[in-house]
Amino acid sequence: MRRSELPVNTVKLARYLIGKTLVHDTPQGRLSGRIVETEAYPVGDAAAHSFRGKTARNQSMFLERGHAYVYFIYGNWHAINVASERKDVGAAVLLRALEPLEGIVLMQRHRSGAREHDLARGPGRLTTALDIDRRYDGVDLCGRAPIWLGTPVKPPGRIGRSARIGITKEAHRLLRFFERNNPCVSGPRN
DNA sequence: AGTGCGATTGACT
DNA sequence: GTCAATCGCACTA
Repeated sequence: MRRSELPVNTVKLARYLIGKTLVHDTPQGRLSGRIVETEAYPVGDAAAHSFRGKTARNQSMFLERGHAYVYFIYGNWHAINVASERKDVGAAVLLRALEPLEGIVLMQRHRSGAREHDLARGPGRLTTALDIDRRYDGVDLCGRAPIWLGTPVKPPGRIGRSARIGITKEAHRLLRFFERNNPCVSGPRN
């Protein structure tokens, strides 16, 4: 997906990414899925990692939109975000869930045989299924990295909007987007 | 140098 | 539905 197609606005990008694909070409084969759940972490949001400025950990949030910000959380898992504004502006969209498309058998190997709709349902599960970690922090998802954003295989259904999951600051803001009634979505689905 | 907590998950009741 | 594990990071001193 070309960078020029991506809205230069964090909340719009979060909505825009629903229905697009995330692809990882590994030596064992291609892993891909439809993005069915996202969350926006815009400029000025106290829940965003970038809120207190750039650090070694969050510097990828300050790259041009379309770059990956991958971080490690709860001592066990990774989460992948898409930087969402112009260079030097810190904001991102968290990818929370995928509907698996290609490489399902390989994903099941990464996820100890979970059922298909559970393979990438949740940010930690998504990165485990697609074998994504800090190696990919800062890569360009609109470039030639083995991970990239692809065009939709089918148009998204109705898109729902809600409060974000698992945060305490700015908890009232409706910055979570999801494809309604899709079983691969974590948390509320309508 | 020490501390508190988090954009979660899987095991268990 | 409930709950503990787990450790990197940012903040305080």
